[in-house]
Amino acid sequence: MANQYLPTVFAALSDPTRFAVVERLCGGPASVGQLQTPFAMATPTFLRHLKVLEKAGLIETIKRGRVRTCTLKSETLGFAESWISQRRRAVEAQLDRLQTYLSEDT
Amino acid sequence: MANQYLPTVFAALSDPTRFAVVERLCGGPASVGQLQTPFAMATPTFLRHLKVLEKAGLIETIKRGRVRTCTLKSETLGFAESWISQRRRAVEAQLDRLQTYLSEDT
DNA sequence: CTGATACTTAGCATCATGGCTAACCAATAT
DNA sequence: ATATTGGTTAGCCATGATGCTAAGTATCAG
Repeated sequence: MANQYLPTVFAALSDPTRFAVVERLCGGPASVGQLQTPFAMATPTFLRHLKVLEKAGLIETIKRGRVRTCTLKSETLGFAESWISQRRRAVEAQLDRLQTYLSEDT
Repeated sequence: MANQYLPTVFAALSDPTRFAVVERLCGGPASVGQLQTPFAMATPTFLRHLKVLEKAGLIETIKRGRVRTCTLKSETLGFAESWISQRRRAVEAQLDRLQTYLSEDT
């Protein structure tokens, strides 16, 4: 899983509908139909959103009978999380160094 | 800073150019020109990327003389980080409960 | 076997995004 | 005073994302 891949993950999270789906799936797996109900949106449109999430590796789906069930993948979330975390800490370390420098010859 | 706001942040990070700019700014502030050099891209185009990052709250810019300097905002990174972190932990807790349940009557 | 349910595929309209050039303004450097 | 540098604004074009409808497939219920 290279960093090259992360913009795709962020792109998947950049749409309000998909964002909401991710939040919903934190509570546990759900079928396409269950996920769709809150949204005033045609099914094919909604399904494409799910495919975007799947391609980004944020969800996994399995079809049993005629029902497709979706699950969040915590590894991908973890990957994004640690990238952001590292950058944030780098910036904060930067800031610390600056403050140290400024207070050096007070 | 509401959750409603996060898709905008993720959208800003979803473009490879902007993603790279963020990585670059972890090493410290830089001017528009300095940031641009690695990219084979017209200045106006590049500038629009910076504006997207700024609107998303990921960077701050100050113009002194004719040079505009850009800095990463760690608070925004932190906000995104903690959102992801919470979701990831929720999913993992879910998984744990499931495993506990499955092993209950072994 | 027939109808309903739960997706799925295909194809189209519209608008946002990301790229460009041309032309401009303001601050420096000569 | 003039030229150069660093950024900015305006406007155009191509592509891709998001929405739709219409029609199809596969399962499940009766």
